[in-house]
Amino acid sequence: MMISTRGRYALRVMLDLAEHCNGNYVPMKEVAERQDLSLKYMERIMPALKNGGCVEGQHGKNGGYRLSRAPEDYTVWEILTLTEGDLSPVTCMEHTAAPCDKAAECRTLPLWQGFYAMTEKYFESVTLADLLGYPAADNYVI
Amino acid sequence: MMISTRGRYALRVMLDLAEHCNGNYVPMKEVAERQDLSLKYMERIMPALKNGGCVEGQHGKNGGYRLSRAPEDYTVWEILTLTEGDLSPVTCMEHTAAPCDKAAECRTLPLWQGFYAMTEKYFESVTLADLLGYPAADNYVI
DNA sequence: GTATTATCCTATCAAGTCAGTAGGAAATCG
DNA sequence: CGATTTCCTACTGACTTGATAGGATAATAC
Repeated sequence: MMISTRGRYALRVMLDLAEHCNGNYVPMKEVAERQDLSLKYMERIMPALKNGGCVEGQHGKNGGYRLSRAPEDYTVWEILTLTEGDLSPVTCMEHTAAPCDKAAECRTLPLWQGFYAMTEKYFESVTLADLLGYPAADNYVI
Repeated sequence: MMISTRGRYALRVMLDLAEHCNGNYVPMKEVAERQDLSLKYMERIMPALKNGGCVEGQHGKNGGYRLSRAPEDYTVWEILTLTEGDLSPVTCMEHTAAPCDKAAECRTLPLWQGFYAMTEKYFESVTLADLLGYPAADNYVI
């Protein structure tokens, strides 16, 4: 497993916000209820999306979150990397990993690098708007 | 992270066996030393490759493991799925997962299914022989 | 200005996974 | 037999996951 609930829930919240964007802020309480997610858990995930510039948060009454752009201007890649942190297929390629001194002669590293590049390309090619267009969404299946 | 050390080490052992196949069995002690891997840990991984038909094991003196086919007849996909068990990007798609009753209307499921299909295609397209051919191995980078 | 509503922040926790160790049983060869 | 090597089960410490708890902070309604 590569994508944890953090990334998957974030995607669902973004989809929910996209569907219920009447210009106003949408409180997470509503989203959590509609999506059947833990409010407390979502509250811990949202700051990543906010700091990443995906949503705007507003305190207090009539507050909540709203998208800062149009749905077609978000890629799945952006949302997943913000919430998951790293989509590397192997630990030795993670951002926090110490540089491997065998990298130059590693026979498998290009395999993982190629996979990572393909992953990025795939998730970059799908936008929030594409996901909203489901079930007519076969366009993003290779 | 998606591919743990199990899958990565298995790949390295398979490469080592391919390079040192003189027809005889190669003891894991030698492989572990060459590859700088824990012998005990490798002993726990090898049965999966043996039961999957990737290698033949032989007890006792002059025993060890050897490939049962030519390197070009192994795909990376085969080796990884045998040792990792499941390469699903999300838990809800794992073999052991309970069927999701929201699958029919899930907006993100096709996204994960497409990713899984792409993953399979990618790793199916690379053989052990391809990896041995490194560094002239740019052919499997998309 | 006070009550209400939300986001935001930190700490904690149970369950599970990962990477590896330990100790030995079983098989095979010389 | 004795050395070697696979094979099997149990265990362990560190880390990650998926939350929950309790409250601080900010904004609005009245």
